[in-house]
Amino acid sequence: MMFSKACEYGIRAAVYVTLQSLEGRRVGVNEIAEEIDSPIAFTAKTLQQLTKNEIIHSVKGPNGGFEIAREDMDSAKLSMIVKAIDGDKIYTGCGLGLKECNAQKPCPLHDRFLDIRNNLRNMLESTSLFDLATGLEVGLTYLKR
Amino acid sequence: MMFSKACEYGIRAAVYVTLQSLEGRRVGVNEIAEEIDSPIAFTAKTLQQLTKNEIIHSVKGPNGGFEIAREDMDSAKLSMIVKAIDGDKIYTGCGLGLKECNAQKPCPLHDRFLDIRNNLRNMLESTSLFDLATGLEVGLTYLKR
DNA sequence: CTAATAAAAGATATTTTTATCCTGAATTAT
DNA sequence: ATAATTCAGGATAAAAATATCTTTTATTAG
Repeated sequence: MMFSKACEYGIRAAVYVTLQSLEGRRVGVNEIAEEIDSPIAFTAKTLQQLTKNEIIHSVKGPNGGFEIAREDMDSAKLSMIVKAIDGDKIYTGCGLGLKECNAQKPCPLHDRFLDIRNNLRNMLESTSLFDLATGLEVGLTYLKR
Repeated sequence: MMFSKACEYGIRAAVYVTLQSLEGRRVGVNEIAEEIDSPIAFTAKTLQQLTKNEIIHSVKGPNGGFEIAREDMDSAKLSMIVKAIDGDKIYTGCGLGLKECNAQKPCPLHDRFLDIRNNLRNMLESTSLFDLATGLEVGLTYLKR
């Protein structure tokens, strides 16, 4: 609706990793894909993106998997995940697809979009993985279906 | 960024048609595509969608083209164009891609998205083609580049 | 009525996104 | 050391979105 599939999977996967890290568990791609109801191999790719961008951490070998340190759960904002996977077009791009659209040379929707875009950016920049995981933890929110 | 390419072209095309209709001119696909800097044939398809949905009107034959009646310029809201081309997933779809995401069974972002989505919907439902064309008319906004 | 014009519609091609599969590299337990 | 496990990376496939080309239909001017 707003993010690519890859990004949707990325956010859901990261939130699940966070939830499990809170319990001290490291989780593998198979479990993640199962728990967020996503295609395994494709989800693995997006998890790679997240580790490359140092948003989550991965460990190879037996008992390996993905995890995130408690102190990183607060600093890891949604905006970082979105930027890592979808780039920053959601912030900088024109709503009507103009190459350059700015205050000097705005598209007809430019001003009306400013508001909405800022709203969105504020939300993404202020919401952390920890914030999202806690809702899940107490059974208020869901990552599947 | 938010809409499909088809929808971006659709909005820009509709605004240009409105602008020209205000001058009493009917316009053809070639001129439209030229003026909004979009691929001709693809733009023609989206214009078809708009006429099928009775948002703009088309006339075949010599001196034919696209137009919109003055009285329809106010009632034609952006939301109608978006719905005609991209469907209503932008209103109803879950930000994280869950099949069913609602107050009863929300995704972790559900509440935070409500605000943004309503903002967007309000904007789309309250902005008319006339509103957008007037900015263009006085040279405040642009449809190209 | 005929020829010319312009949108509608259908067929096809290209590009991007999404998805899968297979091999390689790192790590760990035995 | 060896085998098993798990992520990383590359190659490939399928689906969807974007784009183009051709034919058909409607309309109008002459």
